Amino acid sequence: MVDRTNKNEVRPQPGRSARADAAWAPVARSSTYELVIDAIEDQIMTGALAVGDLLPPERELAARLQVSRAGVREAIRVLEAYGVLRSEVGSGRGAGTFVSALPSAALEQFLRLHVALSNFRLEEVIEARILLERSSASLAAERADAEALAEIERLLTVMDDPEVSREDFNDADTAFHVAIAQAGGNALFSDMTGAIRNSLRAPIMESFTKVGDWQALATSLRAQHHEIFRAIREGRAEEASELTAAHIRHAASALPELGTD
Amino acid sequence: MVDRTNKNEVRPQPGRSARADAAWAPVARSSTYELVIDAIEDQIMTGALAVGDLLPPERELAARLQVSRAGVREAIRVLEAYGVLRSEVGSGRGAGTFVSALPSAALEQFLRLHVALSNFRLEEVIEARILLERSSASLAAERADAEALAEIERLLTVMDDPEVSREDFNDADTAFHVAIAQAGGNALFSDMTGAIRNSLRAPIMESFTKVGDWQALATSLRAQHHEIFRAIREGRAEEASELTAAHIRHAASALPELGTD
DNA sequence: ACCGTGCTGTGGTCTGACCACATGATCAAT
DNA sequence: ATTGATCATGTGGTCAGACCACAGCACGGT
Repeated sequence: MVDRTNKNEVRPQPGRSARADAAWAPVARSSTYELVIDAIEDQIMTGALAVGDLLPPERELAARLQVSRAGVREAIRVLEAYGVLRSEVGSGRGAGTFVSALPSAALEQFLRLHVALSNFRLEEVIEARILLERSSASLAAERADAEALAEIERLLTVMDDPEVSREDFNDADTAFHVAIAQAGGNALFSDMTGAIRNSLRAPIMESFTKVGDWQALATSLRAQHHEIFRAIREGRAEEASELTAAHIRHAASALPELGTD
Repeated sequence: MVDRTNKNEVRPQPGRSARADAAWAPVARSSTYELVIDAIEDQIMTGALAVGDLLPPERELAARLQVSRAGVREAIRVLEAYGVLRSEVGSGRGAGTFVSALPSAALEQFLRLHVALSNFRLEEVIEARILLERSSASLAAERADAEALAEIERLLTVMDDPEVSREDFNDADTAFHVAIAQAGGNALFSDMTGAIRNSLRAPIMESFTKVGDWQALATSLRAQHHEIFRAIREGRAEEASELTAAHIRHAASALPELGTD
């Protein structure tokens, strides 16, 4: 794994001339909680811990690793944030800290924060979305089975309801695109797709409320969705890809002030 | 077949009234550290906190939010894991907890863990890499400036050294692809590219050591790199894209047992 | 003007305690 | 024997308070 060599007294001697060798080696990271993370990560890397497995109780882990329970808890919190662990209180069966698999929630939070901090520009995120969904649509056209198609079609009918609220429409829209990505069979793509959509949910909804002719926009989006679905169902991969890209660009340009306030 | 039950997937049923989906929100988040995260996140969302800004001391934050210092620390740890905060000890200038911008390290750790847990298959990650780098190469061909081209070329010369170690070669290789992504101008792409490469660094290096005819492999990789560079420098976007895709597929297929042990 | 030395404020760590909760065993009543 | 209520237990969740290590800075002596 990361070298992350142990804490022990590597500190540079002041009189010593700085040798040019490992000049930019990230030196040793040493904090307690990182050691605990490494310990847990090692168990995961070696396969000793897999999804669903139960970790020892916090108190026992602390005792075994010779650190305080606070340190253990900070490490667990970090891995929880990555969607790798999950903690439940109580006793018996469902209680304890488990290895889990919720990458999309972690990705979503991550993206939301960094977009808010302007570490990623909105256009970059949308560009990534187009890339991902083009590919997903193409894959879905090649691989989608009947069940996946049925789910996608179900979401179409939700959006087709003339009475549907803008919020419900948006949520079904997100689910529609995620379902296509899932039908494509690449979990990383579908998780990223969902994370991108959800991380932008707030600004999108805000922008939705400002759309003047909502019915006209919804109508065009519906038509595009149906076209995409048809292309996927009929296995026209290249066309599904193109339609998706055009659809996302259309939607993005139709939404005023998306993050430009 | 990972379970991946998305607890957020409580979609509103069709026919359900719009108001009823207010229950859609996963209730209140109650744990203290999540409240602290929300508090900090709010400051970020409203723009009150931007990259570089200093947070109040942990003790003060704890007092203001009426929670224990441990709760504050757990929240900081989580945001640190996302690459959003950074803590420094000491006093005066450089000390304290700052808003930071280190998304790539967070992405890397995230991917490494989830690949190890088989939440993402290796082929999926490589598929994503091809997607990203195709696009990056294409963008770089259109946008790269002289400085970026010089950096890319410098990395080529590092790899061209016949005496270069496999490890140095691999690191320069990673830097080469990241530099192309940066030249393309999309920070999300370049961060993802670096994260994918680095998260796979250990298995790649292990696989490298097993390559029989290393010189032959290195020679072919060098030739492909030079071709890609030439296409980028001469602005042939489509060709750069194709060459990159072929290059990654070639490299992946040449490495034995990549993660299949 | 210089330098060292201690003061101060920061995050880092640990201890020990108590709370809230879900389970499962125990035990009483039927 | 079945059922139901009760309590003991073990888990994570939270807190308070203490001490440490570290880096800057003000103060003082030279």
